[in-house]
Amino acid sequence: MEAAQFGWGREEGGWRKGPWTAQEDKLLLDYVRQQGEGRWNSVAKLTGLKRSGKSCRLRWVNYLRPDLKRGKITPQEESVILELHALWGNRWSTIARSLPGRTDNEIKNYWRTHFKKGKPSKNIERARARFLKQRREMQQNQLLLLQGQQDHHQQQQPDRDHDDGGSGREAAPPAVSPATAQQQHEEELQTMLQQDIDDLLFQFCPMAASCTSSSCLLPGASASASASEDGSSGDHHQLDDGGATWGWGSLWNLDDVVDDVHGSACWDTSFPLLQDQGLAFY
DNA sequence: AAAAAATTCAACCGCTTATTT
DNA sequence: AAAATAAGCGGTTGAATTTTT
Repeated sequence: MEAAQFGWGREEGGWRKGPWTAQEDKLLLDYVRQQGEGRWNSVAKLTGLKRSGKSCRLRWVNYLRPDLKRGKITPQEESVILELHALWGNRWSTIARSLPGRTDNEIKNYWRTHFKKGKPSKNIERARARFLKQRREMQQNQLLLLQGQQDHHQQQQPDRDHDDGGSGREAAPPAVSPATAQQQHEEELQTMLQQDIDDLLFQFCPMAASCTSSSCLLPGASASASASEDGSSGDHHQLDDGGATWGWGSLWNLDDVVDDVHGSACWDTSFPLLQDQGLAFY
């Protein structure tokens, strides 16, 4: 296709623009092999390539780098993107650091095409379902763990209700049998866990939270997305408008975010997937 | 089968931050 | 310390491709 006729692949101020040709790629690759990454402005001088340093860097970072992972974003990667975007907003390069072989540009494009506000789609529903499934599994694991701990505790420390023998106080008759009580307790536990998880989900990723209203599904219904977009919005930590606005206020200073989250106990339970995958912040 | 609409993604731009002179 | 240069970042654009009508 002759891109030039559209002004694509044009020249401007001596620099070529538009899609790169195979020859240009080769020149740039040769340059990096010999000189290493960086000093992009000298590419033109040394190789004769008519591309600005900026363009060369971009081409290398987003396309030619050998460590780039080609192919589609996997469901696991997608979940990581969801979780990290919930945490960091549009800090694409930061998110990309947790996804080896993926570029910020790629992640940004992926987010925009799959999860951008105002674009409810099958994709978003699938991602949401996957996200929730993972949460359910986590919840069940926690429940099992808690049950195990509780059983252990009961074995070691028999029910005290039975040995307050004759204190004079009228012992209330058990309203339910022990088996039913246990069941009830489990249900309560489960409800509490579900609540916790929903709260966390909603707090960190309202889009993915198990809320069916459109305003919850799409946090950007108003200012939310843009609030996170420039990271300079007001100082609102709390979700006081039903989730339409969500942000970390001053925490949007990345260093603060990292320090804060690293130091916080809720990281473990909030983003298990990242931990499961051994993914680090940096 | 063809046209229209939707989606994808490479590359651009402007701005900010970091480094060098 | 200040200016210049380089690198990095996020938003946006638009050609190419895919899907839908």
